[in-house]
Amino acid sequence: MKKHPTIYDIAKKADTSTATVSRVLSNSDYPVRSELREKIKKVAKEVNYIPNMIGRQLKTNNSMTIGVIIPSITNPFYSSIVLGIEDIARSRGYHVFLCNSHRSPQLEEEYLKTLFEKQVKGLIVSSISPDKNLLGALVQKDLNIVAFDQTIEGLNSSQIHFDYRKGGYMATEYLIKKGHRKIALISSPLTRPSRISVYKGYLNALENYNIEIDKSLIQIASREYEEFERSYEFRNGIELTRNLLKCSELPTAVFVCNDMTAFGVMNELNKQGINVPEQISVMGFDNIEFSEMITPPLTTVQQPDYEMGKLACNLLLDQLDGKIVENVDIMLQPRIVNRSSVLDLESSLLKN
Amino acid sequence: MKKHPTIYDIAKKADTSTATVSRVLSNSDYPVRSELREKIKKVAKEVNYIPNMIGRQLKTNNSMTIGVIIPSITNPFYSSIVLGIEDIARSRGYHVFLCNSHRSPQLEEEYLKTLFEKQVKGLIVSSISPDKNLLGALVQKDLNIVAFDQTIEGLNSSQIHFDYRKGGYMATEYLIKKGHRKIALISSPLTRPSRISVYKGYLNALENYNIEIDKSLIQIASREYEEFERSYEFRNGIELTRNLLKCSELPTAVFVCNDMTAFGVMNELNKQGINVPEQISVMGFDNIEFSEMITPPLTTVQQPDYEMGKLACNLLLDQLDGKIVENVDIMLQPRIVNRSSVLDLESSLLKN
DNA sequence: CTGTTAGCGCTTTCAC
DNA sequence: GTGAAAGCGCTAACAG
Repeated sequence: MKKHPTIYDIAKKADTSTATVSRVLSNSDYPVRSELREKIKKVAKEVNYIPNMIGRQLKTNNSMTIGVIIPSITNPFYSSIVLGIEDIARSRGYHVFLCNSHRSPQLEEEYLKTLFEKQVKGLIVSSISPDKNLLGALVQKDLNIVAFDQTIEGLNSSQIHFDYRKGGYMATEYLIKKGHRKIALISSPLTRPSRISVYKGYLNALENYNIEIDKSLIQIASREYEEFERSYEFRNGIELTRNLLKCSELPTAVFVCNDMTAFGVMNELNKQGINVPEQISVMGFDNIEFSEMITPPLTTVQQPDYEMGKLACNLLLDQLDGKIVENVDIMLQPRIVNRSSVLDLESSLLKN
Repeated sequence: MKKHPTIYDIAKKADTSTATVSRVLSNSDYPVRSELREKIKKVAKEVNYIPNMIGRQLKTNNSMTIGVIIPSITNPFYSSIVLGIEDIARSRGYHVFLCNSHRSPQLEEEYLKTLFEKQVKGLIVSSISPDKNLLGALVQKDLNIVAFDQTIEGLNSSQIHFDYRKGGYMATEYLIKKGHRKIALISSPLTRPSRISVYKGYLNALENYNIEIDKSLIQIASREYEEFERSYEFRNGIELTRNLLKCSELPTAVFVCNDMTAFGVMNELNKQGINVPEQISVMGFDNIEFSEMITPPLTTVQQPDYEMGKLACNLLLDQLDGKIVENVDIMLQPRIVNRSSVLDLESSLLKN
């Protein structure tokens, strides 16, 4: 395994100094006689020179790499976000370290530490850790952070919020306007701000339209994710639907806290011979890519995942590049995606 | 923005040399008096020392990071693989650069170059580029490569193969054994070895069971992915199904080259009022996570994505760590996942 | 056991 | 315009 040529080798061959070689090969705008410039380029090509960025990095203290920490890339919501992040990073000359925390605070902490050791200057994080101390300490050091999904109060960082409450409200209101009054809620445990907000939105809408809240229609999972657990949400949807169907009075619609769980709901309804949307309507939340692929296509609330990733990354890199100095907080807005899993009770009554 | 403490600072404070500090802080097994060792550790903690891996890297020429190049993380098949890769990498002290090539040879090439510049010593690649020169050149240099999914003939690297032909054969045979004779094929264009193999498996099975090949039942997309295109496969499934249904004689079963496309097929069948599996059975390929979530759950051929990622990464790191010297080729085996999208014609005939 | 020292490959003063 | 030289933070001979 031969050593790779360095600027020193090139300097020797081109009869010049490493300084000059560096100047032309690193695209510096420093003046170099064009003749010499060409000669250096020629030699570099001849020896098949590939710059060693580690050298530059050590000198300039600028790694041109960022880190992304998410629960699991296997979740399509996060994979879209990561795609958005990576597309922007690449186009701006950065690389990204992908880190799956598996919802483990220990893993998250380990990543935080090792990424920092590797001189990552920026981080985009959906944090799961309840302990913000480490994150805070790193921010003090030299690290720019953009938080999304699970935003972090009191952290000195930019944040991309999503109006979960409004999303929950809009979804519920949508069902109400379609003539539904008995609207169930199926949700993952209320252990995170985002979920609590969606829940609040649901309650707010019911109140606002003077619909009495029926607790038997509210099914909230008691068991949280196990770390490393897969397809938890789908199974959650199945389980909670079973519970819901035990109620004496069935709802005409159910609002589900996310699309994956909604898949479980629809799956179980189907298994029990209940037609969606004819007998029970289903409303999702997230609008992951698969929502339009299932039967019937899922009516849901759009969370702009890919765009969110792009936004987060542009924000971070603007900070790293010094284009932005202050932190910014952005609140993204929900939007209803109208498909076929919700029945319009009003118009269907007219028909019958 | 204060400069971070270095081993030099620690050496000064602990009244010793950088060499000794390095020895204890980098967990070298070099003997250091335990008293001094403790003192150094204490000082390090006091000043909140975080090692700068770039320094180490430049010296040791070992970056402890690998690169992964895939078409798009948004495809659940790849996201499972990446999860497997990353889980292993982390557990063995490595980080991973995630690169989405969007099926663009230019992007792939750009990544190859920049990853190498960043001193990545290992790469796991699902290559799209028809030009293996660059990849080959890098292998000559100092780079270990593990190829999967799209394996690369004549490249000096380890490869993880999957027996696509056998998978195609097994799927078709499965349908035949369930009593199907008119078995359609819906496939993405035959522009890659993997797809051609699946196609061959289909043909082989039909031949083997003396079933005449009916060209009108074979629907192969003519249009290839556009770079950056999303949900191409789903739409492909819809389109090809429409074509298929124009045939005079309908098949009793259709074998689809991958699950995503199968979702499109089922979607369109449903739209046209054709029941799956009662009227037409559907057989997928890949077994992505969502296959079990749709209605009816998809019978399909399992490609062990997550395990494949783990395997690929362990292989690569074994090479990097010098545990393996020669290249290895591994052939993974398909397995049928029995769910509900295929009708057993034999037993259903008995019933009627 | 411990410290001195020479770099790893690169950029960047500073002097010419 | 160009080059000599220092040094980014770390490790690893080597000498003691």
